[in-house]
Amino acid sequence: MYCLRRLTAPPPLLLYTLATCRPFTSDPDFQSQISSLISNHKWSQLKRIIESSNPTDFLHQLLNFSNINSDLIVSFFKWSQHAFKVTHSVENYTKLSILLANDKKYPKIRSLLHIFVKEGKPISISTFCNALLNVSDNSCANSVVFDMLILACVKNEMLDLALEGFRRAGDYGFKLSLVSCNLMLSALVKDGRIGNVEFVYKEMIRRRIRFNLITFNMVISGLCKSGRLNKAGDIIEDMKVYGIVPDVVTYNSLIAGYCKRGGAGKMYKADKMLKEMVERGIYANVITYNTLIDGFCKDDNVAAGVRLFKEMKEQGLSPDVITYNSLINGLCAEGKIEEAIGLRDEMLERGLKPNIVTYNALINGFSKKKMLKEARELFDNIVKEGVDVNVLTHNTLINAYCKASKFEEALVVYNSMMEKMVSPNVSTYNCLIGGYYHDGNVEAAQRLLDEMEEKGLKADVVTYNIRIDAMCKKGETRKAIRLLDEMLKKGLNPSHVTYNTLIDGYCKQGNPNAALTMKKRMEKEGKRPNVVTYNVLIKGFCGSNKFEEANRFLNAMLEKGLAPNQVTYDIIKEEMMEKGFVPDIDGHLYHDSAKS
DNA sequence: ATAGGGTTAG
Repeated sequence: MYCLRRLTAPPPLLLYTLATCRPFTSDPDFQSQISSLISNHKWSQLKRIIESSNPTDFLHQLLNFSNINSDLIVSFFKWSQHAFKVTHSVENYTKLSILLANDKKYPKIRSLLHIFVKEGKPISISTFCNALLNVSDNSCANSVVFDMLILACVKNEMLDLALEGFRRAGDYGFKLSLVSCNLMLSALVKDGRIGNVEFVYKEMIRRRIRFNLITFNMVISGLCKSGRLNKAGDIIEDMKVYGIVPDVVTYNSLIAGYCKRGGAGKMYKADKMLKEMVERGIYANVITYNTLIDGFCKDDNVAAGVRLFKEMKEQGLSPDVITYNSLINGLCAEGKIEEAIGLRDEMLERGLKPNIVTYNALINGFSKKKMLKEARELFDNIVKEGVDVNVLTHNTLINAYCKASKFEEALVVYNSMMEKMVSPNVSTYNCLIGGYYHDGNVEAAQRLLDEMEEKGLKADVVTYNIRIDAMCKKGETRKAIRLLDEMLKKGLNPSHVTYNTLIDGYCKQGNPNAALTMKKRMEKEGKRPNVVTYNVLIKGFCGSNKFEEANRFLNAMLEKGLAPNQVTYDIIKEEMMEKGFVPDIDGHLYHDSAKS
């Protein structure tokens, strides 16, 4: 075959091979010449030799050399890719991989397959496996190579491919390694693909693939992140069956799960987890405490957060920046800016450097207390200190100025972003647009909307919520509805706020029945009414003097297990009790006819 | 290879 080709188109190779009439690739002299060209990086000479043929064929020949160092083939491989922009065939990839596997050069296989997955043609698992089985019957080496292919898929975020490989490994007699499975689980968890996480986990158990504590922790963390705390509990039971003992990480995931989940008593359960782990002799660490402290602070219970903060210090644990940031955030949300500043000073004393998150929280804290001067001072100071202020920092300050209708100042901050090469995002515009609407400056708001679109920034749900709110406030509910339809058409998912704003709009217009229709639409589109929805409806019906109906909403809300909040109580106090409604012990109202 | 922190709309 080689002789034939030489007859039709004599390549420069002739120089090397004319003397002997054997096919050139099996000529040891030729092979050693090529080897030395590669090892001495004589690429230009090599290029001349290859140009008449093609690099993939040449690689194929190299792979058949009787006596060549696999490292040299890898060098050639990489160079040829670069020099010819060539995509090598699956066969060549598998052949080279097996060659490397036999030499136990595992990192090289890893990088080779990484390139294969990342830069090659779209691959299919079956093509790869068949090629692999064609070039080698060493089932051990095959399995290793296949495992590395799956790993490469995971690392290149080709999770569907990795999953297909996972599913079909058995068909080809391959076994995946524990590390690959764990890494796949990790990637699936990170992507929030919890269904796949559960599938892989079940299959690992069924197929008796090896698993370890990390496997379980990963699955538990995934389940907790998606709010499936009960299922996470089932996994803990599985662990017992397999004699694997939970550790801090397991418990930290569970605690984080409870903290993030809504509903009453969630922090009680999170705290119970802490007690349970201590009872089992597992020591809580900084992350455990940070998670709980943050959870309590977000649950409007900074006091509990501070208690845990003291407790962790007593345990000899050193709070870190995250601990302080959580507390500072919590305090700022409560308006306790002085205490927040006190904590900032404490961190400095302890040699902890506040970071951008700390500063954003403090600037936000000042803003909430309308201490704009202090907010600005802090901002200017950290800029002077060289802290990398980010979009969020700017947005926080811009928002503060907008809420105070100080648009000139807001624009100064906005313009200073450009100088610092910080790009405004949708939120930046949302703050400004919301501010202008609030101020009644519809033209300025519209101008910014246009500017935003010009910059290629797409309006998000919040942008629409702001616009819908503005329309409702102007009494133009019809336009507001048109915006709702527009966002649905754009594929944006209206939020609770969207519907609540519209319901509020109808109520304020004195049209509570339209509000009720909107509530139904909200439910039809898959959003469950929340406390705000009910607050708005209760207030709306009260406003139309329909107190019995308002009371029915209150009862409906309680029946659904939604806890009333301060706003609810204020409405009851200010609107309903005057009309003769009296609360009973469960919070239900009944009509006291004696009073009315 | 697994666990924790920030804004804007109600």
